[in-house]
Amino acid sequence: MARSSTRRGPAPAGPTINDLAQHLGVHKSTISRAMDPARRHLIGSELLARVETAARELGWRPNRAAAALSTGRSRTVGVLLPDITNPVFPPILRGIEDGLDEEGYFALLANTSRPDSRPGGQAAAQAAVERMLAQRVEGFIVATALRDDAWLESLHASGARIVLVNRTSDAKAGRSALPAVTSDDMLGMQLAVDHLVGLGHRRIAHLAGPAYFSTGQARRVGFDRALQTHGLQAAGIVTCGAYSIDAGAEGMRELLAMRPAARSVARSGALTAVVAANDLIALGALQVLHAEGIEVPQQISLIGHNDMPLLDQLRPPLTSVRIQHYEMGLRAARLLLAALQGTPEAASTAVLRPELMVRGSTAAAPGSR
Amino acid sequence: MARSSTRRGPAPAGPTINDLAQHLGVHKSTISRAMDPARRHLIGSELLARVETAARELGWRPNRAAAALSTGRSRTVGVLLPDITNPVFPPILRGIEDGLDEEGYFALLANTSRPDSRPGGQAAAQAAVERMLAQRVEGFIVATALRDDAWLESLHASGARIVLVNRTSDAKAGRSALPAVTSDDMLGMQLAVDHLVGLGHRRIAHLAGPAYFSTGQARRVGFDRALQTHGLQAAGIVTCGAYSIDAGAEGMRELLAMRPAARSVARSGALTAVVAANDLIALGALQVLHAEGIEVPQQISLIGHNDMPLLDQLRPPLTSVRIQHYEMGLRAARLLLAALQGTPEAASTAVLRPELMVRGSTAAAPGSR
DNA sequence: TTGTAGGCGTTATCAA
DNA sequence: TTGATAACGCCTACAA
Repeated sequence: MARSSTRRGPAPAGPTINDLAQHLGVHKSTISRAMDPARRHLIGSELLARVETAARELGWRPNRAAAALSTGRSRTVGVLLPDITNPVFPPILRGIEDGLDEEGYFALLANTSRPDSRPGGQAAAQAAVERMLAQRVEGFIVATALRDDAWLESLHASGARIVLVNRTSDAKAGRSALPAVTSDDMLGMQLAVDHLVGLGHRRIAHLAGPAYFSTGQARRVGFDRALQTHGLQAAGIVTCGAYSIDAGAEGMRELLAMRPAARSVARSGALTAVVAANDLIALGALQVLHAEGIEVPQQISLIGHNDMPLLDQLRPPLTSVRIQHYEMGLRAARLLLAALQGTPEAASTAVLRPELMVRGSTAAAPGSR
Repeated sequence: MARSSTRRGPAPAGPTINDLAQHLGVHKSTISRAMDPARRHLIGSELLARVETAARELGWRPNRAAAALSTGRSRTVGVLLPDITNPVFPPILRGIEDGLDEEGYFALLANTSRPDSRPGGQAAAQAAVERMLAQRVEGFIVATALRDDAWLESLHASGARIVLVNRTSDAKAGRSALPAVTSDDMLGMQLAVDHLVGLGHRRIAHLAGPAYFSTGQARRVGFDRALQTHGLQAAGIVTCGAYSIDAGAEGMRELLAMRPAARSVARSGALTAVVAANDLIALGALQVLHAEGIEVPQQISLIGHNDMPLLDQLRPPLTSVRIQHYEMGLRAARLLLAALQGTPEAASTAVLRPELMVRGSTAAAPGSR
């Protein structure tokens, strides 16, 4: 008799707070209080115990959907990724979820890059955000930001809570950039260049990532600055069209065309090292170098960025700048949750330290000792 | 004046259905109907147009949390993965989300394997399911099933809709197994063995996965049966303790100890090929073979399973059984959604065909031509 | 320390 | 074709 007779949903929903209240002969608001850690102390300890055992016995589970309607808080945030299939994102996502989990939040996920990459790529993201908003997510964690992302700005302007991960947007005139958790890309490039220079390299080129990503831009600038600290100049910079093996291969071909490689140690002016903006680009470069019969690291040293899985299984194992992906996701989640709790202006930005994983793809420059 | 004065939630929620109704001078039920494709036809076409433009102008978004409370349907399903960081799962998850997206559903995700793998591994899964149930998910897609999973059975028995992916549970006495979408592991092993036998191999060993996973079991059985079709017997089977590089390395060492490898083509009885239950195990085996100075594929051919990313970048590139991970996820999502729509007993199980990706880690058996 | 009343935004049922 | 009314299950004032 506990259940109202007019249930509609198809789901076999369990007992409600009313059932519990009746069962115990108390009012439902008492139950509600008993379940709220913040107000539990108002309840008589004996009653509290009864409520808890009864809840367990009846198998009552507070209905969050109902609570969400009442409080306006869904305990849910939206997460925008380009594509979880890209090895960079799983650890980020894992970090995000672990962070959200700490406060009992869930993520609603959307992969915004369609496999067929049909025109209007942002359209998928917008549709996803629309649906997430309908589900009343409390905020967004965004890994798809462009440096100049008008749509994201307007989403933010409309009052949405947003934290960016991995990629940032540029600060605009009179307005600071969105809160973000990123890796120190400048430092990453400095580590890479320091390592190469230490090995005697002086003619170092860069395969850059797309300039509309903050990572592409920052790593490129970081590369230049790092060279300057050693009094060197770039031996060539090619901007790849994407963070992909194919784009990396194409970039490497271009680089070789403008700057013949160090086939002989005697050949002055030839390239002896390449720093790629990302591991996939590095892999593409590696393929081309193989195909050209140029040996890595004997003739050319190669460094990637991200330290994605299995890099250490390659031959040669790829030296790469390791980024704290998991940590980035974790911090982003905590940052967003803090903002949602109303924590005023808790540091709205975090920059994590990368680390160079030295492996077999880098060695002393040919001709140096 | 449209907004009620006693808003509570912190989220800047937009206008409600009431605001829209007032604005248009109609009753909210009319709005509700107008937004429901199934009952839209009841609305005058002129009014319908007015509703749509007004909704757009006011920026009204139906509140799904409220709808969920009213209908009992959250348009949300729970997804249980061991760890999104394991390269097998991203494409599965992507498939799941694309499938859910087709019907406007979202996934709530949980990674159930704690990184510190503290005791009570299932505990994380149970806690996650508990929270998902509180969020009123309509069903579950589970990639963490054990062959004998009492907890999962009881979850199912309690009325939860469940579809398994990748891993299945065993059918029990008098009860059929849970709905599932898997790969044809038997066939996968047949493809692998056929390939090796065709290359002249006759002494083939298996590095099996854990027996409590359906994949470990099925691949092992499939390996044996495939050998039988060629009148052969296993040249050795070692069960690895996990699907990991380390476990694979250990398994390979064990295998070599009991069955010295084909260091010389003359040595009769020596191993000439190994089929691993999974790519990570194969990678572990590869490391040990390298360390032992045994050449792949010249002395021993090696086959993995799953065809995870970057396998083709290794030296040698690893031959592997490719599984339709994305498709598995997609089908699992559709299966679950169909069940939720009440489609009676739409085929509750799907088995997808794997494909052998032949690469450089397999070659003619030493001594054969 | 506990109860009462009203509302959160939507959908469903019944009337009109 | 549209309107009125009553849930859905929980939370929050306020009263007792």
